[in-house]
Formats: sequence, structure tokens, C-alpha cells
Amino acid sequence: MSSLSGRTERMNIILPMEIDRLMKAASFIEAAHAYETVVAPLHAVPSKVACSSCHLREICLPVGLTAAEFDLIDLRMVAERRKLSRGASLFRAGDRFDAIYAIWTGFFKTFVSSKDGRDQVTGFQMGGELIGLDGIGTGRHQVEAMAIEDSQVCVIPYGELEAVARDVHSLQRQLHKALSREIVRDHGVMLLLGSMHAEERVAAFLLNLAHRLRERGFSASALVLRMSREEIGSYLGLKLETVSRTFSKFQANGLLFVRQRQIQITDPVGLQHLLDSVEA
Amino acid sequence: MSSLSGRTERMNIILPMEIDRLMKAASFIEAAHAYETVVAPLHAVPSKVACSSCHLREICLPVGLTAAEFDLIDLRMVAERRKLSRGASLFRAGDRFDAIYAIWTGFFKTFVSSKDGRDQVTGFQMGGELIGLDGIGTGRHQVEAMAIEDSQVCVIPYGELEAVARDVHSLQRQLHKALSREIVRDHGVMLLLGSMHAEERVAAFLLNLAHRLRERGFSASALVLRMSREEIGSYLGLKLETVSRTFSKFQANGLLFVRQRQIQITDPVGLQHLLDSVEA
DNA sequence: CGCGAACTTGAGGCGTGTCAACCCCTGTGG
DNA sequence: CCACAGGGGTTGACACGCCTCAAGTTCGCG
Repeated sequence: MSSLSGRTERMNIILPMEIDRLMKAASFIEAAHAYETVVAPLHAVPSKVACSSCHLREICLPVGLTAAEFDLIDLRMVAERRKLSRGASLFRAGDRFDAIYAIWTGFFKTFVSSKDGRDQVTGFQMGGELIGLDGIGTGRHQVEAMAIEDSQVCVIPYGELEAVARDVHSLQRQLHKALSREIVRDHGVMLLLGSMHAEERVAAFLLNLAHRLRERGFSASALVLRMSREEIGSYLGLKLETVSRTFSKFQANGLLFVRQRQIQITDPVGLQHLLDSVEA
Repeated sequence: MSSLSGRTERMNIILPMEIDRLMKAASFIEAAHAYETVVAPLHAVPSKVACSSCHLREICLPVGLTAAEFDLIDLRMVAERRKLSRGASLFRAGDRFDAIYAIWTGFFKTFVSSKDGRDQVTGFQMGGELIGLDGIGTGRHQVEAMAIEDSQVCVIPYGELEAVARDVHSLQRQLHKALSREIVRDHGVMLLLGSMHAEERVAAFLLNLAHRLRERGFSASALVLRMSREEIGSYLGLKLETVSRTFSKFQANGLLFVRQRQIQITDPVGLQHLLDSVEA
């Protein structure tokens, strides 16, 4: 009780129980679970995979293909689907590379490990995003990819993808774009890691996540983090305590509500302001 | 004089004048200039560009092509060559993307800028390496590429590259590999920026540079830095003073001799030991 | 030869890491 | 339905590595 009152004194803007009320009133928790319940219906696992009828076809690799081209890739790029439960690895560093993976449902993290256990998370991936591009260069995967919730991926054998890309120009173009965008994304992370402060990093992380969720038709303000503070910290080059403190500070400043993994962004403009000085 | 003696007291392993003598004795400075004098003969600028007869053909994009394939790309991928003096930009963020560039001679840095002038150097590129892959995704370049010494690049129009890659499978494969390797390289930098200490970062930087120079037939121990402390710092997520101090500390520990931009790595194994705990 | 940029070095401050205690949720078994 | 265990999250106190600011030195270039 004393610790509680001490807490409310410092965060003199929002009381904890107030947060609770607001979150529930806005049916925040329900909305935040939308991503999982709508996009990841674990009961429905079609054995046959057709890009043309996939709900992610406008986000995933075959963006902008014509109907005829869709037919072609449905026919020739026989992608099977693979199911992973939370915590399972899709591949590990050193594994032979022979396919790339498009996330159909769920959430992944990719990371590189060091001998002494310092991990570096290199990215968090959600529906429609590709994993495994790191393996093309050497024929072996250079990172590990792990499902951080029950997930399903489309397996796209690399040999077939290469072959089809030669015939379907817009697929070739999309593949190159995907590779290039990954490079650009990494440059953004380098800017973040190399020259941003803790608050800027966390703000950038949240806004990026919110943006990608909105692209997929979900709320950009009510989100449920799929990853732990430690994983966020690893991605952002911070310790988990710093991530936690920064969330708390944002809440104290009225930018968002945080409650474990549930985040309600109440002032996206304010969050964006934190990045005003850093973004072009 | 007093400052000098103070300095020699702390660095109780090597005296400054001793360094000077040793460097000269090993004809360090001459050797270290090799990269520039041999690889960048500014007087020789052939107007006609043929990959098949380029001295970098085993390092650059067309690695492993057959003679027939070389003929094809010489014919169809009409690369012109472009000359840039030190400080000139090859392209800037926002410029339209229509070609990628292979460095023929010289040295580049790529970087992203933020509003308030915080730059993040995303890489240093030397002969045989590609620049501009970041533009494929959006059709506009996302970074700026600047020559940090007088340089020449081969201009590879992207449209033609795409077309030729469809017919020459191994070129397609090499392009994909180059894109993928860039992603992997970026992941390595993310590990560096996200979870390494200043000394580890600088050691990794030096060893990487030495490695790439050796691949090109130059000394891996005597090198001349093409970039300033500030640029190194920007790349490594450190301030220039920290970079300078770290060099000095390495010298005090007998790992290398440093004298402005001239570096003589005397104990590569010792340098590598600094990374033992971090590399897989 | 002299100027300015780049580099080195020092002293002190600050932001983030470290270590530790406590709390809150979830899931499990009685 | 409750008790309990354990992992994840929060918060505090303190330490330390890197940054900041400043002065002095060296070097390259005009």
C-alpha cells in the first residue's frame, strides 16, 4: 500500500486504477486481442496453399501480380504450409538454406547469438513478412528464427522461386524489392542503435509496430506486445529494465497506458514528437 | 616535454619514438599506401567497360560466370564508368534510383542523416563492392553515398541488370547473393551496435577492414584508414573521442601501432581475442 | 610557411547498466 | 476453488562506461 501510494505520487497524471477503468471502458483488451483471434485461427489449416486466395496477397511477396501471374505461381511455386508452436525454431544459424518463409499467421523473432549468450534480436516479423532471406548469400542461415506465438508459415522453396521469378517479371521485381526493403529496414535499425536515446528507440519501436498492425487492418492504438521486455531490449540495444522504465515514463507523461503486454497509445502525436529531431 | 613524459609513463609498453622507428623500419608507411597507389591509378580511365577484363571480376558481381556469360554481360549490361573526387556524392537520400554501382577504385561511405544532423554511417565500401541496393525497394535511394577518396564506379542500370539476370542464371544468383550478404552484414552491425562494448566494436571494425583488404591482395596488417575518427565513430555508434582513446589503448596494450590514419596491426590474434566471447 | 581540420588527452557529468527486492499475472495441482 | 510456484514486469539504489566540453598537438594542404 505504501509502495502504491508512492507510485501514484510520482506519476501524478494517471492513477493505476484509473488506467484499469479506462482500458476496460474502451474495450481495450478485447480490441488488442484482435490480431490473434482474427488472424491466427489455429483450427483452420488448409492443406492446399494458393497465394491467389490468401488474405495476405496484397501485403506478401506477390503484391501487384495479375490474375494470370497468380495462376502461374499457384501452379509452379508449390508452397506447403508449416505449423510452429510458440517457442519453436523455424531454422537456426548454420542450418542449410533451401527455402524462404512467408508468415501466414503468428509472430516471429529473428536473432543472432554470441558465444557468451548475448543475443541480438534483428527483427520481429508478422503476417505477410518474409523470413530466411539471410540464407541466400552463403547457402546457410545466419540467424535463428523463432515463433513467439503459435504460428504458420508458407514454405517457398528457393530454387522454384528463382525459376518462377525468371518468367514472372513482377515476381522478380517483388523479390528484389523485398530484399532491398530488408536492407533499408536494417539501416533504420542501425540509425536507431547507433544514435538514438532510449526514449527515442522505444518510441520508434512502438510506432513501427502500430504502423504495421494498421497496415493489416488492426488498431494502431490498442496493441498487445507479442514479445517480452527482454526481447524488446535486445532488439533496441537496451536492458529490459530500461525498456520497462521507459514504458512507465511514457505512461507518466500521458503518451500511453501500459499494463504488462497491453499497450494503449493515447497520444501518437506526442510519441512521434520524440522522433521529430531524428527523422528526415 | 612534460606532456610527452606523462604520456610515456602511462603507455608503459611502447615509447612514441620507438613507434616511429618501428614503423619506418618495417616500411610501414609505404606498404600502407599500397591500396591507393596500386588500385586507384587516377590516370587510367578506359572509356569502354568490360567486366570480363576487370581485375575485380573475381570479387565483384559477376563471380563465377563462364566465359560465354561474361561475353553476354559485357554486351548487354552496358556499364559506363563514373568518376568522383573525394567528398562528392554518388547519390543522396531521395534521389531517383535507376542504377546500382560497383566500385572500381576508391572508397565510399554510405549514411543516413537525421534532421538534427546526427548521421549514421551504414557502411564503408571498397573496390568490388556494390552501392545503391537500398533504392530498389522504393525506387528512391534511402541513404547517401559519398566518395571518401577519389573514386571510380561502374554504373549498372537496374533495368538492364534485371533483364540480363533473367537470362543468365548465375548472374541472377549472384545478385540475390549480394543482396542477401548485405542483409547479413547489416545484422552483424546490429549485433555490434546493440550489444558490444567500445573496445569490441573497434576491434571488429579493424579486423573486418583488414580482412577485406587481404581479400583484395593487400596487407592485412599495415593499413591506412580512409575515414576520419568521426566517421568511424558514427559507424560504430561511438563518439570520435572514444574511438581515438580506444586506438590509444590498443597501442598501449601492444595490439597495434597507430599514427593518425596509419595503423599497423601487430597482434591480430590479440585483437581477435577481444571478440572471442561475442562471435559464434 | 601558416592556417585549419583532424586527432589526442584530460576532467567531470550523465544515461544506461547492474543488482536486488518486490509485485503481478498465469498456470498447475491438490 | 484455492494455494502455490515461477516467470515476467516494475522500481529503487548505486556503479560505471561512454559522452561532453575543453585545451593542446599534429598533420595536410594551399
